[in-house]
Amino acid sequence: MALLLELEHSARKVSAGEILWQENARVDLFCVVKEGWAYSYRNLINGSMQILKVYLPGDVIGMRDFGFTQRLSGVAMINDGVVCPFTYQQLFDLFRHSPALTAGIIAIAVRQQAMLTERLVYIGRHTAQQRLAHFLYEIYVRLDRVGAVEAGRFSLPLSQEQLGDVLGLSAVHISRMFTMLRDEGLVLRERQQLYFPDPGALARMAEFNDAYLDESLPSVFHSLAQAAPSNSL
Amino acid sequence: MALLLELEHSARKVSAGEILWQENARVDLFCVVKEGWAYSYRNLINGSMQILKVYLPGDVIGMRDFGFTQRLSGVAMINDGVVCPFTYQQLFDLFRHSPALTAGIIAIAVRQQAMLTERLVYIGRHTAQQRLAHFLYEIYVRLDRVGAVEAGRFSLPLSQEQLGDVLGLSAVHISRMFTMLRDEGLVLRERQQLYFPDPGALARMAEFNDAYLDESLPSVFHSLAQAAPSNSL
DNA sequence: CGGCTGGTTGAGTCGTGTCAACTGCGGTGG
DNA sequence: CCACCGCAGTTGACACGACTCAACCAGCCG
Repeated sequence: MALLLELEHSARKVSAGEILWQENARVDLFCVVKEGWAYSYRNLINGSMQILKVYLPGDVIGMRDFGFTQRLSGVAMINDGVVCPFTYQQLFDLFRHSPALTAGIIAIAVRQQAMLTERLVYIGRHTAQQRLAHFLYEIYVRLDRVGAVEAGRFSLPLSQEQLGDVLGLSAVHISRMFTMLRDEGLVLRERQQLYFPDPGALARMAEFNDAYLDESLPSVFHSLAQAAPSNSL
Repeated sequence: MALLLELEHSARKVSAGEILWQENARVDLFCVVKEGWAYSYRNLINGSMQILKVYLPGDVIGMRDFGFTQRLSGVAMINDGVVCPFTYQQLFDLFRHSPALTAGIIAIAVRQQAMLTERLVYIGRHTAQQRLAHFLYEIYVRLDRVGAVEAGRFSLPLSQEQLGDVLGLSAVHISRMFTMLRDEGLVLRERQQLYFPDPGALARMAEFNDAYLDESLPSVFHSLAQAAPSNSL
């Protein structure tokens, strides 16, 4: 609880396009996104970029660099927002005081990585249309969880260039895939607002399996939480 | 120490092709690979497979499923070997007794994920030749660490079909890329033995950056290890 | 009003996949 | 010991998906 309160204190406003940290920077802190979207990225020698992960409100940024001395990827804001940084030391304190929360933190980090792993699968083995559909559907599910989907509509502040960098495709091809998805009646779009007329059909087309987004914890975690006197997640 | 000794007790022989667990199986244990190679994989609807990670002796298998109730990927042995399973409960005991080892375990899991993330980058943005070169070079570095490279030569027990499943390419194209690499004098191969005449050139061609394989821990970890009376990693 | 950024569309190229035939090797059984 | 089978790898022909380049369009902001 103390940690959560501390977090609120350190809240910081950030603006669209702002770089939270660069590749190769020293690793000293992590962030919780409170408002706005962010993404982590890698710049390549040939000038192209690979976006690794898109962070929505509630996500923790930087866990991927835990235990490294250098950042393996940069992080930038997509739109204006608020982040709450916290330090290594705070995390270590947590480890010392609550095995239950430790397990919870790890579970969160693992879940984030599961999304990356899933993308590896569909980037490696699916068509461009499926990749885009899969990514859109994932965002839809994640937004729905934090209550950011209203009547099936949600907003996607990513440019098609950025979508291409997420999915390993060219911006031009993203545009083409959007028109295909529209022609097939799977994805409607006006400005940054998206709407899926038939979410089920979209999920099937993308071969979407939501197991990797499952948020329930195995029963062992609950007994652990009871063993130590602290809040479960 | 007690945990490490327990591990030795549970050592189990496994044979080539043996499935350690299937996708969707219940998550109950993890494994340390003592001998042999293993890989984790996902089977797709269209019949193809994506290999997620190749495990070498010393690697921990299954951390990616930590906190999930179902396995997100299956794991199979590539050749004969020995694995040492351990349970959730043993891991929790560790969390309770040593914050330092907890941080170390997380660091190990994060490093494994870093390899997956790196592959996402080069599968998304590199050519087939670079992908193969990058993967081979990574294996080379990892094998070198555990002393499995002799005079620059090492063995690669993966079939070209499996290499294709790792890199999101067809087996036929893997074969072509091998001949290209040979013609360019970058990779020599006879049976399962590989040799790089000019490792530096290969690394440059693959745009290989070894930051993600860095094994050193930031200084904060060492002070943590001293704070609690237990072995550092 | 003009420039800039993001998106759309078309034409042509190139990388990778697919299918198929063929080779070489290792293991197995007669 | 040899004949056979089967699997892994190689090579070629062809198809197709995605990229590049370029022109064009639509908002948005100065």
